[in-house]
Amino acid sequence: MKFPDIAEVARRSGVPASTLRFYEDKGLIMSAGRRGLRRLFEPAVFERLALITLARASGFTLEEIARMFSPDGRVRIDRQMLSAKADELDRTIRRLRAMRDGLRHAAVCRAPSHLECPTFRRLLAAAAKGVIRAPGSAARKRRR
Amino acid sequence: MKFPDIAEVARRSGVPASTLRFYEDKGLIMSAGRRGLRRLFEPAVFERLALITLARASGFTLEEIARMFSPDGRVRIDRQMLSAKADELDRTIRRLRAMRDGLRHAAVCRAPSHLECPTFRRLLAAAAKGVIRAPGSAARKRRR
DNA sequence: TTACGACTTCAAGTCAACTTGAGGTCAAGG
DNA sequence: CCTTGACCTCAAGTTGACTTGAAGTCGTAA
Repeated sequence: MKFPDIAEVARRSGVPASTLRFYEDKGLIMSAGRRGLRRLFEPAVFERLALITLARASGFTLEEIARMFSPDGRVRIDRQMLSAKADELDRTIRRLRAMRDGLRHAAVCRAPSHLECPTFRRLLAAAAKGVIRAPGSAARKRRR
Repeated sequence: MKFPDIAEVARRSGVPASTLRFYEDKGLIMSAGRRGLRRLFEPAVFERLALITLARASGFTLEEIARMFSPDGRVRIDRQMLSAKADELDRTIRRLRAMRDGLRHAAVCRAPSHLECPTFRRLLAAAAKGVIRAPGSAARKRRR
């Protein structure tokens, strides 16, 4: 399997063929050539896809991921960006912990209404203060 | 300000008026009545919005959030569901922590290329194995 | 050599969560 | 009383990340 075709890449990476075409279209991956109409990929595409998957799972947009690669196709990771993203994940984790604790508490709380429970109210206060933001919002560009 | 109008609620909650109408449409909040055409809200709507914001920030869909309220508008006491959600969040948190550590490491790693760094490669391997999922997917229902 | 099925392209559809726009209503200040 | 501007409704548009469908091409097994 020197040069896997799209089905092989899909099978081994778990990324659907339609997504692979989509990614190629977006410049995230490149096919090494064609046999007839059919794409052939370099084996290195698996690493590339793993990196894309990792980045996506870390909250990077495809746009941002595309900027992680130089035009020549090599990885060009900006340490500053990585740190920023790690910080963002930290904030997300804190958020999720708060929510988890809130749920956990709500599940056992005997207060007549959760809204009357001090623990729950503390969480809500944090949310109301805007400490807490929707996921992805920090990474998203302001439009307009 | 016994019964704030939509502008007041928007101002004090930080949630845009268009979103408040949208939420009402989706049954996530309810207006207490109208003055002419204009909605008036109970002050309790702020708490409700805080809860919605918190849940959204934790990766819950509006659909799921809607199910967190009983038809009467109170927080539902389905302890089983709450616990399940909490467990789900725990898994997500673990995932994000791993990711954050990986990013943190990559940001300071001296390896000539991240692809040559053992720590990074370990993460990539995990990503390739499908251990890692896109954000939100943990809380989201599988379609199809 | 022919049939088949796996690939191809390109446009359009989907989904969540909103936002925007057109056209309408109406309470309050001048 | 009349204007004004903030509110209203409802439909359609937006964004990101894909998926689906129709129509076409072509490598390979029989």
